[in-house]
Amino acid sequence: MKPDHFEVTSACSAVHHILARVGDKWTVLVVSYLGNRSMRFNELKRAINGISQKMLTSTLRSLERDGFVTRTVYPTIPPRVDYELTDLGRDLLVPVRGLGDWAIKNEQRVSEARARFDAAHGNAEVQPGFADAAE
Amino acid sequence: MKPDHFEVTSACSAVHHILARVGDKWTVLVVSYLGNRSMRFNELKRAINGISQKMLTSTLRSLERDGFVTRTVYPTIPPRVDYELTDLGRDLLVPVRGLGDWAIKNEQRVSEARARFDAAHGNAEVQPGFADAAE
DNA sequence: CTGTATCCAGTCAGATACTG
DNA sequence: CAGTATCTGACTGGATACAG
Repeated sequence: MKPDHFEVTSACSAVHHILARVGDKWTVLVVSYLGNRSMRFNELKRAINGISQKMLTSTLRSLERDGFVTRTVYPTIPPRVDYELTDLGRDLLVPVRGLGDWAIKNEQRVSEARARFDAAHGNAEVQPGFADAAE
Repeated sequence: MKPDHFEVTSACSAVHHILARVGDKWTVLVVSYLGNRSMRFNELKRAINGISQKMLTSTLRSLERDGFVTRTVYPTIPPRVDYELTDLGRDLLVPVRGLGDWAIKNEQRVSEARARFDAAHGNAEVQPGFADAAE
């Protein structure tokens, strides 16, 4: 993690850390799947069709380091590793889902705002993945 | 944002969009300052000591595009531009603060988990104070 | 199966210079 | 004052190869 160039309070950096983790490309997806039940590495990888091994590993490691998931290794042949949300991880899911619900409820308002902005600025270019709800 | 390799619902992409915006390095800081009152460009820049002009501009533009802030230009000499949160922006502040409160409340638990993880993995570059009492 | 190591292309953020 | 343009180093994420 990069050091901040400016003075930050510990509350501020705590907030920023959580926000950055949650805003991460794969974190929420991983945590959401794990919110239902514990899963194995490749099971997770197949579920999140599109994540690379590297990214899944590093996402899982970060989550483990911050105490959001546990990693349980069964030294069998072939090896088996289970990932599961901790209490802290399940706890985190609450405010994250709050934000998620907000996003779903306000999706329309945001895409309308974007359509308005783009029209006003003559930019007809559409960002993939989020412009389909515009109307 | 890149096109998704996997099937996504529009709800999923809406959530991801909001999460990515909020997880952005400067967004929350800017929105927080604007949560108190409207501010001018350089005022904001001085307040967030460390942000570059470029990043402030692009953060503000994204926020404006998504309908979270308004940009008001007074064609005076010297020019003056006020930024202010919209209703949508103030609305967004609610779940974001929920997550922020969570981060502050659970800061200790997260840093304890990190200390534990780093200790277990031989990375001794952690802050002294509350060492692991477990085991 | 579950990773680690390496390489590489694309993107991001900061510094700097310039404009209205 | 409030930006825009450009260059560049740093970081990110993906693909591939390899190891326990």
